[in-house]
Amino acid sequence: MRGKPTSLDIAHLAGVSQPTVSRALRGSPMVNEETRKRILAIAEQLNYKVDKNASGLRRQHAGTLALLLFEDPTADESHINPFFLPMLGSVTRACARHGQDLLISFQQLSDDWHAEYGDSHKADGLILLGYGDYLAYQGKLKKLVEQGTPFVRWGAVMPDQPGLSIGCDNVGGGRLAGEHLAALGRRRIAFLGDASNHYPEFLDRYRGCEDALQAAGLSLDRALQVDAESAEDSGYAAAMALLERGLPFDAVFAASDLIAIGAMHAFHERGLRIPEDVAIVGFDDIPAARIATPALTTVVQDTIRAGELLVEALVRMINGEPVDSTRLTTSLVVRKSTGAGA
Amino acid sequence: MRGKPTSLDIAHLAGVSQPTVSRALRGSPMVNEETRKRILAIAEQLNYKVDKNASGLRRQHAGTLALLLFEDPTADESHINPFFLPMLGSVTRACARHGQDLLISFQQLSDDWHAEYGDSHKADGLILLGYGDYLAYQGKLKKLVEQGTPFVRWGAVMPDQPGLSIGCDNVGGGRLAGEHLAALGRRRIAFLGDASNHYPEFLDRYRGCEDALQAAGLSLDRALQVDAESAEDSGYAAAMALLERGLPFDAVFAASDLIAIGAMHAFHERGLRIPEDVAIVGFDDIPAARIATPALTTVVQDTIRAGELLVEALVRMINGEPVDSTRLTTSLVVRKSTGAGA
DNA sequence: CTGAAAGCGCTTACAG
DNA sequence: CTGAAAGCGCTTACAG
Repeated sequence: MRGKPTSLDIAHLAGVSQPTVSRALRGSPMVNEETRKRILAIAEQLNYKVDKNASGLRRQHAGTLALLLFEDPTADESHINPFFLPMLGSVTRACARHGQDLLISFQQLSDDWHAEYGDSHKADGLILLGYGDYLAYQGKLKKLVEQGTPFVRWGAVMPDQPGLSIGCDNVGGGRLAGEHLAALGRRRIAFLGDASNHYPEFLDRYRGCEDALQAAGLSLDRALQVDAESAEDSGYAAAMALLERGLPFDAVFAASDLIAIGAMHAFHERGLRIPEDVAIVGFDDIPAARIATPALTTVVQDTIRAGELLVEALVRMINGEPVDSTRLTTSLVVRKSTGAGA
Repeated sequence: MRGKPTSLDIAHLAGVSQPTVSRALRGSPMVNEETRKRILAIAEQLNYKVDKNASGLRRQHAGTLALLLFEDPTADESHINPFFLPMLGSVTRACARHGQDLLISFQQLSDDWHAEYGDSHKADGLILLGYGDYLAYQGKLKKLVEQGTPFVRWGAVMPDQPGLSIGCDNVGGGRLAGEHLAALGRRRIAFLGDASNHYPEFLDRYRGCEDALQAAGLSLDRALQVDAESAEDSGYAAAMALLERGLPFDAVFAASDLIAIGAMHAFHERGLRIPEDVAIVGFDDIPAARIATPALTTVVQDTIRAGELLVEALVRMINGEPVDSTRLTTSLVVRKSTGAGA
């Protein structure tokens, strides 16, 4: 036998027809138990693997999911948001459990990705991860829906959104941050992050924090809000801009840990003490949050569960089963950047 | 037209035969320029994409590379070595440039991955990343070579290794660390990391450091070497074990940044000052190295270039072109953990 | 329970 | 330069 064995090779060796081999291998109930065992044994011995291309072609599907990670147009090559790493791990493992292969690709929001996958049968569905301007994104999502390409995205769950999303409860997370800072007696809280409908997740975090502060008789002063994207240098710049304004503040809620860490650099440079002068809360609990000095208090998202849900939802969608958007609960991990905790 | 358009649909519309469409789309030189343009225009308009399964089946290849990331059997779900993140990004982008799709998968060293990919035509070749016991790994690599599955791995370049590898110059990197510590006047240098042939990269780093110290009239005392894997808790435990020994030391060269950061925790806990009492050098320059307090002096590997080389080498190998193992140069970034730098 | 037949959508000799 | 034909290795009605 030369080259890779085929189902026909196995059929010859087992003394059955090729379709019977195919049935036996796929676990069809209409194959005699004896026959199946014989076939399985031979397949095992030859190290036979079903040809993915042939099977995919015949069944008109790929058995493959594609993970598209969107990056900031500004992001330099080496910086992928570390927040996505555990999620990627979780998605990968979940795919394996579901018997799906996983294709990954980095995309610019501007690319032609919406057409690339479905039509070529490279993947049966898409998992979309990544920050970026939501309004720019939305149009593409609509096209995907029109084309009938199954997809799930990680992000804020919103009414009237095209397609389905799995996200954390950003409002709830923001609320946790606000409650914590209020309970610590902080009064003038700054928000670093773009709080507009271009970044619905950040906006929800802002609103959640605002809710909590209002419930405590405080408010989130818009004059203390500075736009920032989820990147250290952006957080640094935002903190500097905040200081420039010359308004008093005693706490910062950063829309992400990367922003928070950048801001901490800025405060250190300017001689502000954390948490004495400024308490800081981040969002995401990336590995750096624990390592930073002082260690960063932050809102934790369950990225592992998120990855699993993304895959489950997509697989169900591909199978035509009903699926809903899901919001995952968040929790707060208190560390020294707010003067409490370990 | 219902469903995805096929090349036959385009043929009808263009008034040519289906094979001509195929030729035109693939840029065959034997198609009339006019005809090609007409076909391309129609294809564009219909948003036609070549069916990957059909094309792959006919051509007997996948147009896909698989990235296999090996994890410690001990590693908990959420901890992927952050060192691999930029490499993963780079591999992904390089694949896109080479027109290859990228499948990713996490594997245990013990899994049956060596048979999984080639035979099923899921991928034309494998990129292998990950630490782990090399001796356990080697057997699988040999099998891949026997099967004729094209693969490249990231790791120490060694004589007589099965297949090909791209790695950094670990000896050179270790030498940089040793020279730096010697130049700072440190005399008793500890090494944290498994320095055996189970971990050839760590062993090379150890040897490089040893070389440099000997050149400076010093030596790397084996009594100051403690085994550790590339993980924070392992580094922490190793540092504690080192302290237990009660031998004097004034510097630590950690085989990786994760080990170094774990060790720093241990030293902080025990009241040792860094760098006054112990200078520390790591390896990898992961993001946390910059964020740690004090910031960690470390040996930098060019992970971006590494990713590109891995893909290039694999693609050439698949095309039957000659390829060689490559060792990338390293550099030292000096930070406060050795009392110098910013 | 099993087999003969058709066909998924391409690519590639083979003719012309 | 173009077309008719074959075939990649499966899966799935259709018969029996």
